[in-house]
Amino acid sequence: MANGAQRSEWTRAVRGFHAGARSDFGSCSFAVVVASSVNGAGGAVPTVLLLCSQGVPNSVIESGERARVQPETTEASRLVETAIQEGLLATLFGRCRVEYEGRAASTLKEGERLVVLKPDGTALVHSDEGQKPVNWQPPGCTHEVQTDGDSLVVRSRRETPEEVLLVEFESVDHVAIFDVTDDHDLSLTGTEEDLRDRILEDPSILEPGFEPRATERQTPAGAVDIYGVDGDGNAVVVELKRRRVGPDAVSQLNRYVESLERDLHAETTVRGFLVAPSVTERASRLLGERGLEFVSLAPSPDT
Amino acid sequence: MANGAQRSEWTRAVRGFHAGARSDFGSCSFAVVVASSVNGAGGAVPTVLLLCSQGVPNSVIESGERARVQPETTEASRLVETAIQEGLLATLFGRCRVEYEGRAASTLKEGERLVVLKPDGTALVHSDEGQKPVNWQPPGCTHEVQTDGDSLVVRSRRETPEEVLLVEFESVDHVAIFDVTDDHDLSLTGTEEDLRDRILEDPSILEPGFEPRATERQTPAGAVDIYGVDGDGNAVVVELKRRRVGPDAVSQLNRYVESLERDLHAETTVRGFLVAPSVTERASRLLGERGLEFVSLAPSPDT
DNA sequence: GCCTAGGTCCCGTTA
DNA sequence: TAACGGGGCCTAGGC
Repeated sequence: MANGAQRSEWTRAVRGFHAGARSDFGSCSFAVVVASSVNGAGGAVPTVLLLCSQGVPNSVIESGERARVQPETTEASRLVETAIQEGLLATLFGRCRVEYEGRAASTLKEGERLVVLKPDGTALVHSDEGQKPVNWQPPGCTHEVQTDGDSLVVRSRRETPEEVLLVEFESVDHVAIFDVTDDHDLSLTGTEEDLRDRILEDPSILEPGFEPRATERQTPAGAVDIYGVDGDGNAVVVELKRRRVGPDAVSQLNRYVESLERDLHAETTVRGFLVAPSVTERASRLLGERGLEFVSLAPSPDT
Repeated sequence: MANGAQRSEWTRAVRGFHAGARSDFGSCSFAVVVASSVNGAGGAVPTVLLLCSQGVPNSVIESGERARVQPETTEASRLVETAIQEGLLATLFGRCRVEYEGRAASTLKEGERLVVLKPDGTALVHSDEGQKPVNWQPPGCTHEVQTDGDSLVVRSRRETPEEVLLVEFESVDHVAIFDVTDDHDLSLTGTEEDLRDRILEDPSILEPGFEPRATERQTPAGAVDIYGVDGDGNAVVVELKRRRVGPDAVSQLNRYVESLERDLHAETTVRGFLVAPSVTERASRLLGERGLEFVSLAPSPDT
C-alpha cells in the first residue's frame, strides 16, 4: 500500500475533481477514484476507477467519500454492482484468474485481461490476442460481483445448461460503467440470402429452363434452400453456400436429394445443384461420385 | 461546446490530478483529460479520456498540456495512436457508426458502442447485447486512427482477403489504453480429445473386442478420429462428438466409411461408429439407413 | 424447449 | 497458403 499521507493527497485531489464535475454538468455525473493496490511482487500498483457519462445514479457518486479500507476493491465492486443493478455495461481491466464449468470446464491462470459485462447477461474475458474471448458467458446469465479479501470476484451463472464463470481479480486497474443505448440496425449484404435472391430473380443463371417452385421446402432430411423443376420436368434441389465449400456441403445436398428420391415417385429424377463461388478438390470429387452438379455463383455479382 | 471559463476550470483540476499521479508513482503514468463535446441534441456531453496503468510512454502524458482545440477528439486520437504504436490494448466508448466491407459488407447506423483494439490486430465493436461483436476484424489487421473534423475515425484493414472496418465516432465518452501481458495458458476439459482418450484407455467401452489401430488415420475423404478392428477382424471407423449430434455428423461418418470401403479390399467389412452423448431423432434415422452404429458416451464420465 | 443450418463464423493443425 | 474439422461455437428461425 502507498503511505497514508500520499493517498490522502490523492483522495483530496480526486474529490475536488469529482465535486467540480457534478457542479459543472448538473444532471451528468462523474466519479474518479484513485488508489493503490499491492501487486504480486509487493509493489504499489496505481489503480484508477472511473465512473463516467450519463444517467448514473447519484448514490454511486457519493460512495467515493466512504473509500477508506481497500478502496480500489470496494469501489470497483460498487461500480460493477451498480452496472448490474441499473442495466449498464461494465468494463474491468486487471490481473485475474478465470474458471469456467458447464458444458465443458476450464481454468485460466493469472494474467491481465479485459472483462466486459453486458446488461443482457453476457460476460466476456478478453486477453491481448484473438477475436474470441478466452472465456465468456452467453446472454441471459446473471452477473454477481463481490469482494473477497483484497480481491474482486465476478460470477456469472446460467441454467439450462448449468454454467458458471468465475473471474477473480488480484488487482483491478480500471473499471468503467456505461449507459448504452443502441438500436443496432445492422444491414448486411453478401449473405446466402443474397445468393438465393440472385437465382430467384433470374433462374436461368442456374440452368436455362429452371423454374423455382419453393424456398425452404421441407423434406424428411431438412429444409431445401431452393426447390424447383428443370426444363424436362425433373425435380431440382439447390443448396446455396455464400463461400467456397468443402465436403460437408456436398453431403448436405446429398441428404436432401436422397430424401426426396424416396419421398417422390420412384420414376422421378431428382437433380442436385450446389451453388457456391467455388469448391475444394475433395468436394468436387464427392460431387462427381454422387452425381451432383455444381454452379459457380457468388452472393455479389462482382465477386 | 461548454463555455471557456468552465472548461478551463476543468482542465486545471485535471492537470493537478495528473501531476500528482506522476510524482506519486514514479515510473507509472497517468493522464486524465476531461472535456465536453456537443451531442446530436446540441447539449454538452461530458467526456472523459483516461490513460492509465503501467508502461505508457511519458510523451503521451505530456500531451494533455497541449489540449486546446477539440481536446476530446485530439486526445482520444493521440491515446489510440499510442496504443497502436506501442502494442497496447485500447478501448473506446462512444456514439459511432460502423461500416465493413470484405467477405461481406455491412452498415451500422449511429449508436453507442464499445470498441476494443488489440495489439494483435483484432478489432471488436460491441453493442449492449450479444456475445458476438456486432462488427469486428480478425487478428492480423492494421489499425489506424485519425481525426476528421469533430469526429474520430478508426480504420482496420487486412489483405487476403481484402477487408476494411471503419468506425466513425460522433462523440467519444471514454478512451483507455492498457499494456497487457497474458501468458494465456487456458486448460480445457470436456473436449472431443477427452472423449477419444476415454476410448483409447478402455476400448471395450466402444464394444468388447475393439482394438484401436490409429487416430486421425487419413482416408481420401479426410481423417478418421479413431480407426481400428473389431473382434471379428472387421475394419472400424469411429467418429467422436463431444455433444449431441445431428445429421451432419452422420454424414461425416458415412463419408469416411464409404471412402474406406473403396480403399480397402472389396471383401473387407467396414463398420462405422458414432460416439456422442446422444443423437437427434433425424440423425438416428440416418444412422439406421446407413447401417451405422451409435454408442452413447460423453467426454466426462459423470455427464 | 429442441432441432436445424448459417456465419464476415474463429481457430488450430496439417499437407 | 489452403483445406479440413472442432467449437463451451453463437445466432436466427421453426416447431
